[in-house]
Amino acid sequence: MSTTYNPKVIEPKWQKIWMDEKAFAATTDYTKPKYYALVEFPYPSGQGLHVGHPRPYTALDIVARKRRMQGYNVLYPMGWDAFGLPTENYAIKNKIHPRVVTKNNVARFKQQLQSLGYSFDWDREINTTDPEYYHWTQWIFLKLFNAGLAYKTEMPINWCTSCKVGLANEEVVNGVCERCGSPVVRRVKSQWMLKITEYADKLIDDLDTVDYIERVKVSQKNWIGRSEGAEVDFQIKGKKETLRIYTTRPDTLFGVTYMVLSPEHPYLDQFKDEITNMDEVLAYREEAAKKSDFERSELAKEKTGVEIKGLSAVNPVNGQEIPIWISDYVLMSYGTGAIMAVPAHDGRDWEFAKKFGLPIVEVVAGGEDVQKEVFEAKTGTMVNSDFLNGMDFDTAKKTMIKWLEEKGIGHAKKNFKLRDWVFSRQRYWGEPIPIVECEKCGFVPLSEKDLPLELPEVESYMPTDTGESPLAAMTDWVNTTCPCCGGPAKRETDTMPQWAGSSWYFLRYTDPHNKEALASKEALKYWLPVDWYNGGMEHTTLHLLYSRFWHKFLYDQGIVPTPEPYQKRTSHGMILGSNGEKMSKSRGNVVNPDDVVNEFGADTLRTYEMFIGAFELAASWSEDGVKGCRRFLERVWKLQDMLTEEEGYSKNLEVRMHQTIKKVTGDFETLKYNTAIAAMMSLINDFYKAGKVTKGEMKTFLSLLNPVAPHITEELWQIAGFEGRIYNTQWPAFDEAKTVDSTIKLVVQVNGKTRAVIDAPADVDKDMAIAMGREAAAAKIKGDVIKEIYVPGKLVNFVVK
RNA sequence: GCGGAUGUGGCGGAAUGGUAGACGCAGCAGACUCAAAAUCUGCCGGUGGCGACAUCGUGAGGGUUCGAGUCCCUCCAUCCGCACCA
Repeated sequence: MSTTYNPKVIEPKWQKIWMDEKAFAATTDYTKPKYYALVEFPYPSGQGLHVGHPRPYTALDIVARKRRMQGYNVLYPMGWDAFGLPTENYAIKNKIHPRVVTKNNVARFKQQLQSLGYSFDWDREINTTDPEYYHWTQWIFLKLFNAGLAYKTEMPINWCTSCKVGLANEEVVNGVCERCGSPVVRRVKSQWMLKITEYADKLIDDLDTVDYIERVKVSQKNWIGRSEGAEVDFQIKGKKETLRIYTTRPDTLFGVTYMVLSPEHPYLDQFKDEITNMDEVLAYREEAAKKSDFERSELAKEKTGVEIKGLSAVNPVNGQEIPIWISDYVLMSYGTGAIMAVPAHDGRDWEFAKKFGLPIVEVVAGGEDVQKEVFEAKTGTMVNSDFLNGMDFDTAKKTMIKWLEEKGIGHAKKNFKLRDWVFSRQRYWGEPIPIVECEKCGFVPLSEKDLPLELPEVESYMPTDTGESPLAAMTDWVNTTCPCCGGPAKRETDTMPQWAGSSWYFLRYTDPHNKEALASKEALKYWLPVDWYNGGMEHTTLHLLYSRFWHKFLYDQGIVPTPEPYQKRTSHGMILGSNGEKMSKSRGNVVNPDDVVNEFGADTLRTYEMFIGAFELAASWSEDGVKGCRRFLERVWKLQDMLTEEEGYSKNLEVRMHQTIKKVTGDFETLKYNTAIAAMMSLINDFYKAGKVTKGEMKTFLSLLNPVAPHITEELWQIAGFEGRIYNTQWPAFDEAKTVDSTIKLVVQVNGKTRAVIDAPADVDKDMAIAMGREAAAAKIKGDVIKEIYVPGKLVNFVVK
């Protein structure tokens, strides 16, 4: 009789054995086929691990373990994305150095992850706050700077009033700070910027070369927001200056009835002497300036604006004089800050024209009356448009662009919603930016040999209301000499944002202890690209986009061998509380993974999180569900009492065995962990019905389950006296021919309704099936059979009139 | 407004256009037990019928098909992004 299943004993036992045997170390034998599986490294927060973490980690642990059993050299690493605000805030509040806070949090996280039995290669653990690591973060920054992709500029930034720090656009959500929820205001500050816009085209186009789930591709494309149109110069009447606008609809130029400038457009000042209602215009501009961008769009249900009197424009296609307005529905930050308005074919222009009684001229036929309803579709035929008349959208657009280019008054132009990346943070706990400002030489990069530029010890990490980083108070550190001329210079006191360290961490894992380079050429060539990267949807337009950008830059610099970092990207759904709401302390629905491991064991937690539902969808926690998985593992445990001496599979279970291997093998690849586990539950029910399990069945079953529940399967493998360790046995093979039963269930339908299910030989032919079906459903076939449908091996359907 | 997703028993969820509800949870019954728990076995969408069975049933309404949860059209609801991007 078996002992009790006791995960508290067997789980630590096997974790220690794996560690001692270096079971999951990726080797440097670059002749073996490789597999690089990656999950997003966590931010080691003070709260410790959340039950959300194990979902993706277990999913790719399954893939990694399976790949090892299939003979691959697998890299499945883990590390810490440890710079960041919460640590700094905690340090300020409790007067503990952020380094110490980080060290403690990392220790806790690591212990928690290890208690879950992940097959991470801990020899390759990295930490973004380690100077040996950020040495190379800074090195990449220097490369970016030297390539002209990092620049400092005065610009209005999103300033979080509580964190006292500048935020990237991506970090502002609904006008408040993504992290703390405090209001975000505009502040003009000199900021380091990275020219991610330089890579906008490639970041979109190369999505076609990678295997990302569709919604990730779609959101990246939308975020980058490429649009293709034209810039057109409109003459200002009676002046030599022209007004440049951007439009995606140059085909509708004949329908322009007015122009609109953004309230911040420089022409307002430039032509202030000509504008006869300047008071009104300035008042409007002031009103607009008061609103934040957020309010401006939020409150913009009703269009507002003021006509600029004394100034007008000339439509280059027909010489018509048209009025110029200002309105805050035109943004200075996009295109040229000025638009041509075509109210007949643009919803916003239409609303504006209706409100202010401006003319609406139809130039694309195909809609309803444009005086009553806007027609925006890119279908229909051009009318009222001189040389464009009769053309469709595409032809008209091309023809017009060509015409504009020939006349020298316009040209094709692409625009993006994507903005450059604000790369400065006025904070202590981040990577120092390795730049000094010299009175004579301007911004001078440190030389590579002076890296890493270590974060100095400061007395206070308190951010300041002036917007200076706490580093600014460290005059000894700030005052330095210029690497270029040797004269007096000041160090940059802003630090990098949290996204810096995570933009390249997957490269470091390939060669984490290299002191000469961020990683060796050989390691990069062998391991890249990452074969499978799983992470949260919330990182789609932040981390994922940033890291693709850095990688593409490094590729152009000849540092990495692939144009894309990740071959495949998937995303997991959130784990919600048992009430279906997001877990949070205030809702009181938080589940601590440590408690689950304590009460049920790591294998149960792993199994449950994989069984909980479709991997990509959110799922609610259920204590009863956890118990069910524990019960399943108890049944697995007791298989040892049913084990016979027979090798191979029992005759009656042979097909089931092959079917299950096929199902599990396939489902582990397609994120369908829940159905894979269901198949294994079914199989174990069959063993119980049979009252026994053969050695062959046991070996296969344990091997299939091992990636999900590694401890119990390893223990049972040992108890059964099977050779070696299960982690390095071979993944079970199936024989396609043996996945098919010798008899089939033949469905007999009459008019599409199932009337009988009969056993038939698997190789039943059409005539035989029809004959059998007729007999089985004879009572239901009332009338003439006008048609017989036969689906081989599946069903017969009699169509009766 | 635009984009993406989701909608199936009491619950979580399964179903290459071919028996809807696999697997699990909860529930019910039986076995074991002095008893309970645990475990094992069986039942488990609604309605009607003792029953074989009949009939309805995958958010709503149409359509295609011998056959639709699945494909097409029109809606509705919920969730998540983006949001005056010209």
